[in-house]
Amino acid sequence: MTSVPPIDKPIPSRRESAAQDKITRILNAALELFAERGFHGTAVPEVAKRAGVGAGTIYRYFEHKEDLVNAVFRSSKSKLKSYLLESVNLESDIKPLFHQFWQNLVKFALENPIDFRFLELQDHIPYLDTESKNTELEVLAPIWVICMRSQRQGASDNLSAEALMAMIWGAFVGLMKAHVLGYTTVNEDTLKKAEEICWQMINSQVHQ
Amino acid sequence: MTSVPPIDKPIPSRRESAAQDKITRILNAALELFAERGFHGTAVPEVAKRAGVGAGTIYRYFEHKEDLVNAVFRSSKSKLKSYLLESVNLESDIKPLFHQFWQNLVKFALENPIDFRFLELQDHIPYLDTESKNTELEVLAPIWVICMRSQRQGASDNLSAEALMAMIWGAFVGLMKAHVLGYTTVNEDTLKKAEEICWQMINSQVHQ
DNA sequence: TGAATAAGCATGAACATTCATTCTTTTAAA
DNA sequence: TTTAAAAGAATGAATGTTCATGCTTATTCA
Repeated sequence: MTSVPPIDKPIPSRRESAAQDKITRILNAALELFAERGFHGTAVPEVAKRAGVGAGTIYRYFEHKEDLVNAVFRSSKSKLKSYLLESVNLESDIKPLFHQFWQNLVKFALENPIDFRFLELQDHIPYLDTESKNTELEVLAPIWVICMRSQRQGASDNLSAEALMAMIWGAFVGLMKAHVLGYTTVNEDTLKKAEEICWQMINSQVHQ
Repeated sequence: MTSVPPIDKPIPSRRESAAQDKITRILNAALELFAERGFHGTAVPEVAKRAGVGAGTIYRYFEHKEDLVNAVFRSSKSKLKSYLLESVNLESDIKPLFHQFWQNLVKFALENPIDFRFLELQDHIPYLDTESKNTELEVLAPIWVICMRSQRQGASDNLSAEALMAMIWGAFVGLMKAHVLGYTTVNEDTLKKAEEICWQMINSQVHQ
């Protein structure tokens, strides 16, 4: 009795899985260093060293340093996206929708602090390619929907949905940053109160 | 009738004022480039070129590139400090105190967008020296006092003053960032509504 | 007062180092 | 045995920093 070979899932050869492993290690090393020192502050051979590969190996998988940072960016961004879309039903009422969004965001930031820090780095923008930039909007869909609906429900002279969204996102980022810098300690309790405050920001638009 | 020569204010020689002018031009050029491309992304000869001086001239006034960025940092930070302390009386009630703080912050960000951007870039930067890092706290005194007092007036299980402060600061930064990136337009009206929202963040601590 | 000299500053080409990228050699899978 | 991948030394461009030179300002002295 012989097993049927799978059609669309060829067993990866030893070589292929080793290559996949190398790519993963390179991306992880690059993420750590870019998050810590920024793009220009990170040398490619350093990435290689931390990944445990030769410098030349990086160039087998990534054409330039910019390719590498874009790959890291897309990886982190899609990780964020999958967290933020988890268990989200855009048809729900905005209160539970916001609660779910907040939980997802907190989970992402706590489980992936390095990705979070990397994504919040300012000096990205110039070297990101079009594809990387385009992912921005999909990621924020849940919070955008929330702000949009809160704005429509309220008075006509409300703050724009985009501005409200930016403030909520900024407040969360500010909180995490303060935590990282040691200005305050962020624990479960802090995050619950912060959620309440951010929810009030949204809710104040509905009931002025 | 001869004018009395001032004692403690010697008239700067032509040389001295030329030197002062050069330092100013170097600091301005460095600020612009660092704000735009970050520390590692900026070449010293570029700074010299934009300042209209020779590359070597920079090294007459600043020992290293790191000295330069620290000087720029201190300059921007002290500018921010003077804005934030303007017309502030720490004994006032927190509502007018917050209003004054917000106005000062808005004024600074609008009149000095490049300084604002630069200061937000330099987050947890390994190349800032101790003196640069220490200025942080004095600058935030007004908003810290506000958050501290709102926290004391309210219930005992409030969000910490530091966390609240971080969220308000973050919300403002998020708003300005969204403006710069073109996600939304920030005008006088937006800022007024944003102020109201941030005030509610504080006020919610007092009246839960 | 004004020419002559000294002192110090600014310059930018040159130097040394760092770093992205290439390439030859070595290693290992097929 | 063939072929492809990995390694890391080599390469060349970029960049922080220095330094010999020319120039400007200040001072001296006729």
